[in-house]
Amino acid sequence: MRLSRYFLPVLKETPKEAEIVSHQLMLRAGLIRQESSGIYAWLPLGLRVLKKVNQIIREEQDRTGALELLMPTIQSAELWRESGRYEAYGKEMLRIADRHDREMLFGPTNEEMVTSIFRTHAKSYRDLPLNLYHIQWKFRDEVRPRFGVMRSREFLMKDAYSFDLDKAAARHSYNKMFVSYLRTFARLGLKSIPMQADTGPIGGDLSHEFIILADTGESEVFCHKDYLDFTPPPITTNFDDVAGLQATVDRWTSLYAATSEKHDAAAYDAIATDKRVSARGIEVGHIFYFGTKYSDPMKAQVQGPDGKPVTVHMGSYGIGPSRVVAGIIEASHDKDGIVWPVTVAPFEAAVVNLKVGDPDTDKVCAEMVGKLEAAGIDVLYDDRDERAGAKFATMDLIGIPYQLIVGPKGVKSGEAEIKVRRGGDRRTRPLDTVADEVIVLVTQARKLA
RNA sequence: CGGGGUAUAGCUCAGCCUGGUAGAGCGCUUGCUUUGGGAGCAAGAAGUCGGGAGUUCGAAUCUCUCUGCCCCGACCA
Repeated sequence: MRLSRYFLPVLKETPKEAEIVSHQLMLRAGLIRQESSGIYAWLPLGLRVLKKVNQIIREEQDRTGALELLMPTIQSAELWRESGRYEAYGKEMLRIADRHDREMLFGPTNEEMVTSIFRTHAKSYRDLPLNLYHIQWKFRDEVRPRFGVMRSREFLMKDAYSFDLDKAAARHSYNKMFVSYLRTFARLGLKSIPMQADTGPIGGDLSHEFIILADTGESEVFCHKDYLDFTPPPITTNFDDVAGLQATVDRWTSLYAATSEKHDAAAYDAIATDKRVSARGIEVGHIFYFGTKYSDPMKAQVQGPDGKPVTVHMGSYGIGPSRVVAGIIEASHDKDGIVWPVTVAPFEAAVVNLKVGDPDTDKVCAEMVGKLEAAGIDVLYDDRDERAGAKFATMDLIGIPYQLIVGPKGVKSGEAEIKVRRGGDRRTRPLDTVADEVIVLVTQARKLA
């Protein structure tokens, strides 16, 4: 992608409405634009990041056997009356009427709809277990949206819903998502810690919030320090291994970790002083087992092996990709801008032409871009007629992980420079191998996830 | 929903108190000079001063009202 032809409205100054660093940087780097309180447009660069986050989530969901579908944003009030939540949800639900004055709503979540889909089409215990998920825009009319896309009214959510014959099977479905989330957040470059959490109005008795530590987080959290050094489950994880998954979940819940709502001061005080972490955190995922809370009133049943109807056990599992983007920035930035993990970077590498119009430099840059693109790398080519300083500043602000800097002096001496965004390391390399080295760096960084 | 603030060019803001017909920096356009960490000089484009009503010879400025946005609190899978 040539930057001179791209739409990248970066800002030198920080817009005054932005309080936290992720919001400031998302505006400055041209990722988003506010359209209304708690409602944002995703600009081209921001959308690239959002799509990469979605893709990682999707791959890890699919790995567990979950199936993607897509439910609508607009739902009928009828469905919500069945579960009793139409009244219970309160003013946070955006209620609308269509031309026939039928009561509709912009979905804040999809338990009712997915349950309705399930009960219509799944009739036998042989259809279980089943996990259906989608990545769709939600709307919750928050009293006070803030912090950009961190707490917005319209936001993207991956929500998965599991259906099982009994509690034991549901527990395994829960564990699949638990382990999947650990892998997902690790691939997104985040250190997530599963914490005991309130189940809230959604109900149920088994629930974990996945928290990343950040000073600007909205939740107060307490946990054992060792969690920060835990290794995420490997790609070879067998999601059908019931005992194996349970062992992983047990390990990740063996030490103390809780949000303030579930905080047990006595248990926390039992931790060695130097192992206590009392911090603020951002909730990036939340998983629930809630049994028959919806399947019961909505009569989601299948026929069991004995021919008798069984009400299915359900769980729901959410990740907010739009919030995750902000969370990644909170966890990974410096004074110059965003430091994207390669896995979610809008472009994995950039070629920076320091003298656009100089035939030799232009030619070398074109070769570099061609080599990187041929290797399947997302490349941003800065071919703008700007000064070097402005180009460096832009690349750092938008956080491109690997920057291949080509200037006329280097071209003459047969060299170019590689700059690594994280840490700022720079190295000069011969022109004939420099692109290959960037390819290796990007490829390795992808694998680390 | 309570409390507080704010609204002037794309962005950050000054001007308002004490009414006299619109400003700066950055960004944008053009030209020249520059060219390895957000360059310099010159010329230029750009604003219904959030909307409405009122006071006044005259309103960005004073009054009333509505709206948007932000902050604190309560709220929040």
